Amino acid sequence: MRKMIRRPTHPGNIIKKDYLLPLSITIKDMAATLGVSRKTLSKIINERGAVTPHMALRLSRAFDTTPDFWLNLQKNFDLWQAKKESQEWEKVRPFPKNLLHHYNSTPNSEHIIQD
Amino acid sequence: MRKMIRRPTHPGNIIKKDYLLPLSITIKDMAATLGVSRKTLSKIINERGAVTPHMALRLSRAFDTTPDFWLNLQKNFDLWQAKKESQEWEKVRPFPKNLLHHYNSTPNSEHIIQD
DNA sequence: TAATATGTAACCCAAAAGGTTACATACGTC
DNA sequence: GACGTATGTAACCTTTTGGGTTACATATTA
Repeated sequence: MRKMIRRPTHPGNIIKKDYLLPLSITIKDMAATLGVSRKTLSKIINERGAVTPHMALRLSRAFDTTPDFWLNLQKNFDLWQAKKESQEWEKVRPFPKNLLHHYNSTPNSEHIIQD
Repeated sequence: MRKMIRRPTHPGNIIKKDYLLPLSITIKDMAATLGVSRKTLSKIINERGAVTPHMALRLSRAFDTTPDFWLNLQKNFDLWQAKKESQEWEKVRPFPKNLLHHYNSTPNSEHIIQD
């Protein structure tokens, strides 16, 4: 598993950098387009709110992306946050590996964009 | 984007099928190992609760997996749920595609396991 | 039979999403 | 300078949800 050293990019950052600014539209107008309140979008853009599944569906539609794109960004951010918040989970005693069927890691534990 | 026709596998299902049963341990004992209450684990296994980032970290440690493995399962499930709950997001009017920088879809919008 | 495991409900607390309203600030244009 | 708009943010409300404890009825097992 790839370590997350740096703070993952917050979805709000992408919205701002890659959509809001290039499109030269206001938060107010984008919120209206997305069908959410100005507050909801503002919170996300200012990284004080999370992209929920419902929000991801709206973003995917507006910006012709996948909902997973947004949810993955949020997931990586949340995971990084959780690790930072508490290390209690490190006290969990692993089951003996020889008793476990072995799943390998899934891709995109980081922000991956295919081209 | 790959359509999710069928209900995605709930993480609780994996815990039960691939860990609880093969290891022949009780929910009570597994909860103790994970350092959470019996109720918390029971809810997840009975698909009435979600795997949170903190829980994913515990599971990853106990079962030698990645937290992302669990969070991806949960994400796919949540997204499927959100789509089922409401189709309001389909009313969002897409921005004209010629104005948009184009991100392509991220991998594992479904439950993917590398071997 | 006795002990344990389990699902579940009740109850408590805390967090968080999302909405509305309101306000001070900043940045325009006229 | 004056007015309108955009924005961050706070306050307030509702609903949902995670997680813990306690309790209880029903399996399940030793």
